[in-house]
Amino acid sequence: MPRWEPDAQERLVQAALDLFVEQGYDNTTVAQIAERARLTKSSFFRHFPDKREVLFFGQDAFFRLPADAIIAAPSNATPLEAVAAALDALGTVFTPDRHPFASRRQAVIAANSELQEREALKRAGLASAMTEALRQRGVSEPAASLAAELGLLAFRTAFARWADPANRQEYSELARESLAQLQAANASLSSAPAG
Amino acid sequence: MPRWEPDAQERLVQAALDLFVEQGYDNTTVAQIAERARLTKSSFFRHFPDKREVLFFGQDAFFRLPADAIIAAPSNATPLEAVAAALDALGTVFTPDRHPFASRRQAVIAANSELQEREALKRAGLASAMTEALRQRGVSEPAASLAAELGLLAFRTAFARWADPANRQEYSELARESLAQLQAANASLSSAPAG
DNA sequence: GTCTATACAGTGATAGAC
DNA sequence: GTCTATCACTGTATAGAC
Repeated sequence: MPRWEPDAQERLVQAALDLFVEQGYDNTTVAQIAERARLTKSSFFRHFPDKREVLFFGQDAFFRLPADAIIAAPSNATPLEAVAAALDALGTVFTPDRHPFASRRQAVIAANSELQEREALKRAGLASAMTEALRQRGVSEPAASLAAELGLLAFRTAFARWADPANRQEYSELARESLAQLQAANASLSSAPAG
Repeated sequence: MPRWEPDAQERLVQAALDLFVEQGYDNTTVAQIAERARLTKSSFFRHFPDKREVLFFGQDAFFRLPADAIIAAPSNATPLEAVAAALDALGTVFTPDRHPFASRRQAVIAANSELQEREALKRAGLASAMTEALRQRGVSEPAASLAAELGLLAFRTAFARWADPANRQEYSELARESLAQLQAANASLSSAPAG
């Protein structure tokens, strides 16, 4: 018999999300989260550097997938094709079984600006990583940054649609759609407003 | 003779920036900032909602200029022409006399992730405002978001170059350059990597 | 209407014991 | 890995002074 219950991190994440949904992020203290996970405040901070980070558990890891996919793309792929591969790489993360968790999580983030700040920084990191990966393929600036930002915008759109509680479409499908729509829109940017 | 020294906010901003440069953001307490500005901690929080915000004083106000410029652009302007007007509108803010302040401020932000989070959120707000302004012109999604993100990327590039300590070029010139370079790069995104 | 004094809850750091 | 304990600091709230 183990000295402690296993999966302390997962318990903390679950307890935190439940409490944030029930009472709001601000009204929930770290002590409450720890208590519900049958731990103490100190243990919480051993697993997460701060209170916000409990909602971004594992994200740094899977936000490396897109950059890796860009580097792994065929050498004759265009920048946009590499970015398409990057978006596709996240399909392994946003699986249907993760949907309930993701949609509750997004609702909590949408209600709190501290959390939106953290999310904005994580996304900036994702864009940087994709830019750097494109640079490694020989794409020069500012094309690399532009392609990465375009990919990020497609990802944000696709993820927002996927995480919507009413959504039933798969992430990969939504990602392909978003990117295709952005490419089409890109052509119209130098035309008249109504066109 | 006034009962209190005038310009409490400006004194706090100056004191804060000086201390952040001298000792770092984390090592500086609100009490120290207030003391150097000949005020108290309470007064600091009367002027700024939190410690971070002292470095973003006035930004919400002048980040509304680009959106206003988009709305005010000639009705036959293309989305990209409206975005060009938006970038131009910030020329009234980034004047040469503000350069020393801006460059020290950027150095402080670059050294602290809390501050980068706040900056990322402010930029997201700028992008949202520009998107909304483009929508009002009749630009539909996702073209509006795309044009706004393109404008934001041009702005980030131009501002980073302008705020560089060694820079001597004017902001408006840098902004025009950045946007033109992005437009050129945009054409190459569907070509082979080396092209 | 701006400033000050004080008290307080909560975060996050740190050190030591099991 | 977890626990207790303590601590500096942020940020809020309140009440009063000029």
